[in-house]
Amino acid sequence: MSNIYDTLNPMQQEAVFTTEGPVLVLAGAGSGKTRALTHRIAYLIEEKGVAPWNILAITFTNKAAGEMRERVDRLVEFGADAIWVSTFHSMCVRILRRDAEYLGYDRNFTIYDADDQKVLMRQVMKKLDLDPKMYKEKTLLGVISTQKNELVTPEEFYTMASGDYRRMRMADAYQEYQAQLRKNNAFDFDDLIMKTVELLQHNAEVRGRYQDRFQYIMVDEYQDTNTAQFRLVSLLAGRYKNLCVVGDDDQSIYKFRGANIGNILNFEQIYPEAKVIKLEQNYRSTQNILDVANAVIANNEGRKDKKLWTANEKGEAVRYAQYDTAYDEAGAIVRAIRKANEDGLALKDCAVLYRTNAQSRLLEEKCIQYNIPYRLVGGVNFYQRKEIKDMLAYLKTIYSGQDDLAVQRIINIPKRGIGATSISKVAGYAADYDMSFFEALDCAGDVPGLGKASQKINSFVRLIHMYRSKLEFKCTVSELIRDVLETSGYEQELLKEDELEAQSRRENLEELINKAVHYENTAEESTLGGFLEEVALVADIDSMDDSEDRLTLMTLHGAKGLEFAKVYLAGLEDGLFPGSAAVNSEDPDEMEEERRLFYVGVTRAKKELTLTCARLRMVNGENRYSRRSRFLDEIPPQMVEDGKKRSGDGAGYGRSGYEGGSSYGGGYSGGYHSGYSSGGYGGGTHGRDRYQADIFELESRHDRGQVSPGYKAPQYGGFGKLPDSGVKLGKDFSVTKESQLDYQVGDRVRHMKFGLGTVTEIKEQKRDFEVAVEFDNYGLKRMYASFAKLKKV
DNA sequence: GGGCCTCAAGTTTTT
DNA sequence: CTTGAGGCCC
Repeated sequence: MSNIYDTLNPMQQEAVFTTEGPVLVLAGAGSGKTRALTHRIAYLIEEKGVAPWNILAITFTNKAAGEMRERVDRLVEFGADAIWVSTFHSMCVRILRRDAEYLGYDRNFTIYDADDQKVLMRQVMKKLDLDPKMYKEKTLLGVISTQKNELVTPEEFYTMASGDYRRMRMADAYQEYQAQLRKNNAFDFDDLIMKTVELLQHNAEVRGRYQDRFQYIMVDEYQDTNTAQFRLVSLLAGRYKNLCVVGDDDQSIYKFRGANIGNILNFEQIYPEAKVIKLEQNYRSTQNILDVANAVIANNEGRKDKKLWTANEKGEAVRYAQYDTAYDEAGAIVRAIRKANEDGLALKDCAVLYRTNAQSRLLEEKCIQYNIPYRLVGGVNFYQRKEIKDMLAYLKTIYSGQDDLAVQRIINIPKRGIGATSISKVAGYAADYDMSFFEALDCAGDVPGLGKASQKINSFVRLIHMYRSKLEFKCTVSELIRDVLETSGYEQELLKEDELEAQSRRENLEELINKAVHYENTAEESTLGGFLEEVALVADIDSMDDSEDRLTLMTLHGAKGLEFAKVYLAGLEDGLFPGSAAVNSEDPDEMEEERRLFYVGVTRAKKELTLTCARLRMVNGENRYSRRSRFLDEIPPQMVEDGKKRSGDGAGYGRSGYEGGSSYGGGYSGGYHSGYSSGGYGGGTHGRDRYQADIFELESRHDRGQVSPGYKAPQYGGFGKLPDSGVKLGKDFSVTKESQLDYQVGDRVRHMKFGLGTVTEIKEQKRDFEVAVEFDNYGLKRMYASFAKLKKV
């Protein structure tokens, strides 16, 4: 009876059997590294008698973690669920949930996502009086993130910035930002790692506990780790040193978000006793495809020497085609895929990969035109959608009310007549008395100057309390969501919006409920807190549904780790791929990273690979001519077949009249756009095509990433074409112009915010009085009487 | 408070 | 060309 390890090749076996001490597995694309990793875990448990709870396997995405757990489950007899298979972030959350008190944080902290960070940063900038023209919040957040990835504290950042005024101000922002996070009992994603490192570094007891627990540690995609993650892993492995890292330096493509390729390149320097194992046999692609990959990546200087080989057949030739316009390119690609599909290849086995998300547009248009169902990966994350964030803010508020940002987000959603002024009053009061925003709301009666708003605030607080008590009566998370939707007035408010928009939002909320139900069915103990946590760490891509047969469109970054029988790399033009930043950069590393990205793209293909580019492309609204990508020139000419010389494949189509006149015959100056909108492509189906294009146009704003052309056709009652009559259902907004003002020029008046002032001018306009007031402390202001609510003194 | 318009900006992205 | 954010207006 053979055992499960017999199916592995000798190098894979070595990776599996070398269990003690540091191990570096250099795993080329498609070399079966996940297989090696899962078998290694099985081997540790079954053959070496290691307790499952002494094993830790770390990945970057939930998807990878889930897949690995599933595969381990199948290999290991029992106890597999005691293995920690987790992402860096969820592992840190688990540690912090238990031990955050040592850092002075409460254990039920919340996690801030990119949106929360932005809101917080805006507050920080206001407080520090940072000119938004000089310092953009995006830049500041970027700088802070970089520091955290490098484990630089605000104090250290000050020291490093010494003298440089701009850097000092950034340090101010970093420090204040941290103070605010701390106050809100929140961590951002980078904090999760950095604070865990801090915890382990400063607390020997805690460190010892985890070091003892994790006797065998494995890290996947090691080339993507940043400095903080590297330190975290070193700390955890500090006692037993049984650390096995798996990665491919040639697939390091995340430098821009902090990944430090040095972690993998210098592993042997850091652990001199490390065993290095190379997995170079590729099981995925044909030899022809690998030849191209090897030829290009060989041009990189900073890499470990290795060369992929395969026992697979030579396969089809790799093809190349240059088109006149990006429009032609997209059309030819989609038609070729349609042809392949007609010949029996499933759409889900095809992918078009590109460098930037903007390139997806043209491809989408063509897919719609040719009725090819597609799946667009990338774009707006499900959990970043407004309605989802709103609902989650409700849940967070019901859960703990400690998260000021969440409470402030929903206090006036749906509209409750609690405006910015009231909010800032309450926030000021909360700051004065050192309480959370929600606590301050709870005693709104004591907050000075709230007036009528305090009534409204009270009913909001009561609403939240009501949900809380329902939760105690064993109402599930999904029931709670439904309840909030129906009783908070959120659903009704949705109905007032544009029909399509409302529908899309409701679908997304239904999807959230589905996720809640799924959570209830899978979690051991389902709690609101648990659900929020799961959701906070889940990215959209994890829920990518690959059951439907659709063509995949995505960026090269998104494609890492995936494989398709037939792959198109589109837009291979200098300035686009490699991007202009890399072309113009002094730093040669940038070009190397682009080249690695190219390598990643090429190695996604199993059977067929086509490389395409266009002479003319619309970029940022202007036509741009480009020469073909330098990476194409790095491929020996005999390795590719120029598609233009053949007829019958991708490039040939363009000439055979399929395009219907707009692209080839008529030159390109604007021809394709007008060609598209005037429906000039012959055939009897274009009416339908245009109809779908309209749906796409309208839906795409809210539904990027989930577009489903040709799949659900919503009742098309001519919506988008109706002139907006201005009759917004139920909405009656009119300025109530007072017939007369109780003050006149020269009078002293009081304003809610600006205090005392003197009226200098009153102008009567169509619907309102415009009043100018010279305030004692704020200078001259002009305002409308109906909003200013000025009181004569 | 909120709709509408102008203007600037515009790789890659997970958690 | 497209999108988002801020300014303006009623």
